Order: sequence, then C-alpha cells, then structure tokens
Amino acid sequence: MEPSLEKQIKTIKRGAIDIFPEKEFDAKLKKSVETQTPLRVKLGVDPTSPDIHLGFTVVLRKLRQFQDLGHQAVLIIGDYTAVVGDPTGKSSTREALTHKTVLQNASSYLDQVSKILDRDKLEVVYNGQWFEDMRFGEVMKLASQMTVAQMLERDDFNKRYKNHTPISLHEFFYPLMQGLDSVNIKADIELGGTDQRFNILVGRDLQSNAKMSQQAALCLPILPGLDGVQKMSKSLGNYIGVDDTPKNMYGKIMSIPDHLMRTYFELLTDYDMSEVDRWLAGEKHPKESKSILGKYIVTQYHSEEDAIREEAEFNSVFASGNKPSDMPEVAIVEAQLENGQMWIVAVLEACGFGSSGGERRRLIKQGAVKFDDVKCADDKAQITIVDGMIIQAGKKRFAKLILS
RNA sequence: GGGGAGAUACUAAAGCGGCCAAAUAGGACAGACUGUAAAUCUGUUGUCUUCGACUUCGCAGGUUCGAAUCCUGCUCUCCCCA
Repeated sequence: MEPSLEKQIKTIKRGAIDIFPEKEFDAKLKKSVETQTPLRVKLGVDPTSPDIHLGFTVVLRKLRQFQDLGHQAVLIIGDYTAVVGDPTGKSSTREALTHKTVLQNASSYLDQVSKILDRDKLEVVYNGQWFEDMRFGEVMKLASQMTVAQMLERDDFNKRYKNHTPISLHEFFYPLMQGLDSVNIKADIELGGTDQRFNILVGRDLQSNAKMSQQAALCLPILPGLDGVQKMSKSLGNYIGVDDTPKNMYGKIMSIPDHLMRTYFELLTDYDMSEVDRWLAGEKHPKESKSILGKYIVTQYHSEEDAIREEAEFNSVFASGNKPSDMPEVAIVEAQLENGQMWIVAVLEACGFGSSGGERRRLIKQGAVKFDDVKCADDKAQITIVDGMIIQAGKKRFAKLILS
C-alpha cells in the first residue's frame, strides 16, 4: 500500500540539503518499497526549553512526511543528552539543566510535537532508558570508539579550540551519546539539521562497530530567524513559537526580510515551489506572498479563521493606521492618581512598556509615546487619566487604560 | 607541578591613578522613508519619581584626597613546559 518509490523520493527530498550516503539512502528506500517494510526514521530532540519554534518544525515536518509515507517515526527524547548539552554550533559551554527540568519540558514538548506528527503512529523513546544505568566500564568502551583528533575535526570544537575558548571534556560525549541512540533503536535513517552532520556520522560509526547496518542521514537546512541572518533560536529572540498567538505569528512572518520568503515557503509549507518561484519573481507583490505565507502558518498551528482574521486586523492596523481591535487592558486604581493625573513614566510602567525607567524615558523622548493619538515627548509630563484611554508606545505596543 | 597571559556594559573590544557611566563597532530600541521588507539617514542605549543622586569594569580586602586603572588574597579561563 506504500506510495511509489518516485513519489516518496520527491516528497522526501524536498528541502533536503544533504543526504548521505545518497546511494545507501536510495537503496534503503527502494528495498523498503519492494519488501513493504517501513524504515525506522530517527529524530532526536533535547527538551532544553519548554517550547518549540518554527526552526525545529522543519525536521518535524519531514518526519511527518515519512509517517505519511508509511514509515516508522522514532522520536528520541534526549532526557540524558539534554543534561550534557549539545555543543553543536555553540561557542561556549552550555548551562547545565537538571534532569527534572528536562522531563518537565519533555511533556510540554510532546504536546506541541503532536501538532505536527501523527502521535498515534509515533514511537517515543527516552534515552535515559539506556544511559541511566550505564556502568563506568561501558562508558569507557563508548569513549574508546572515537579519537580526540576526530572530535577536534568538528568545526565548532575546532573553532573553540583555536580561539582558546574552553571545551569541557563532557561535551565530547554528546556525539557519542547521540550515536548510541541510533544503535539502540536500530535507526535506518536519521533526520537532523545540517549542523547534525557530525553527530549523525558518529552514529554510523557506532552502528558499524556494533556490527549492524548503518543509518543514512537526511539533513535539512537550518531555518534562519526573523532577522534573516542568524539561525532561529530562542536565545536570540528571533523565533516564532508554535504556541505563539495567531496575532504574533502572523505579525512576525510579515516582518521577515523578503529574501527569507523562499526558504520559509520551501521548508514550512507544502506549496509547489515552481508556483512560489513565479510569485516571487514578480507575479505577486512581495507583501501578498508574505501574507500567503503568514496565513498558511497560522492556519497550520491555529485555524483558518484565525488566519483570515489576523490578516484583516494586520491590514487595518498597519496599512490603514487603525487601532488594533483588541489590546491588553491595564487597570489603574483611582487612588494611584493625584488630581486625576499620573506621571507619564509611571503610566508606561503600569502598561508594562519598557523594562526600566531609563528605557521608558527614552521611548518618551524619542516621540514614540502617544495618548489617544496625541504625542507626548515630555518625560516629566503628568497625564490626565481618562477611562478607556489608549496608550501607544512605538508601532507595535498598545494598551487600553481602565480606570477603577 | 613550574612559568606566562587574561577576566571591562547584550556581544566584540579600547581604556592602565583624576577629563570614566567608561572610546569604537555590532546588536537592540525609537524617529523619518516604506510593504511592521530591504537599504538609507537621525537619535537613544547602567539604575533611580524627573533637578540631580546612586551603584557598575571577575570576587574580597588594601594603598590613595581620588582606582576600571596600583597592591594582596581568592575564583575562573587560555597558552607554554612537565
């Protein structure tokens, strides 16, 4: 009942930047179709933060495609690897997390992952299963399978070493642990970002040492963040979370640089790329293409109604300069006022705008602050508070005052 | 174990006794221009109820009228030798 080989290859290779060894990969797929045997497709996640963002959905979507083609998706929750901390792409050692935090994150992860994957067909494995009770002798045996030179070949380690930035010994274990995961679940294919190349290769070596068939790798590009330069990551603040509100999701998509659109379409949607390329070549106004992208993403994680509503809202607020239809309400107690007035900086603080007095003053002095559309650039001003007054700081921040 | 170098704000990096709340660049934020795009120009970027005051330059002490700058101890990192 599995789809034809050609169809599988087309679906699977979309967006894939690196498949290696490609011959082995094709052979595995071919054999799977011929023998009607699903492949075991591995994806490892480290629940280092409680929520996931679009960058990670790139690989999740790929895993889902494998599921839809009838293969067995295996999601490894790296409850132990997360404690070690993946040094990939890091320029310094990662903060250690407690195992407890990691487990808490993991459950929230699974909920979010279910928005993309078919949870019923998903095999979920915690790698603490085999790491928890490992004896020291076994650890040494694992460590002996890789040399220091091999580790230092890795680009990020290499850079850190050359820059004289510290590398802790335990960080060398990360790739080994990830590799051992592949051995234990007998992976045929491992998915990952291109930055996982090294780790996945270690898995191949360990599998080979364990006298089993080696996994093939399918690497996907790293999704750039909203700034269009650095990779999407929570710590850089350039991310869209799958749990973001429809408003934020749509708004964030609209703010990405144009050159990012093609990548986002390719990695985050199922639109036919030849069609997308025509749009981007000038068939559609860039803003329109971006809106299609935004709506697609909002629809995927929320609903079509949300998407349509946010588009209309967005156009109303930003294109026509209207106020948002709903904005956070801030309650002001009358007792806080003097003669019905309040110091401007205190008002902003009550609204939650800015993180310090200095920053709030800065906003005021730069003319970013408006009360019912009246700009006030005086940081000493006393504002007469009126019930229902709308306060704006910059283009994006709004609040409505409720006097009580 | 021995010797050497270093730790400055979000990041990189100057400063090496007063002119330092600390140059410069990036980032971030705001204004203009726009499509909440890019590019560009301009400004802001320690904290604080404003004047002005207060606390920062790895941590703890000390010298001095005065310290990011000098001294002592501690912590951490890198390099070289073993």
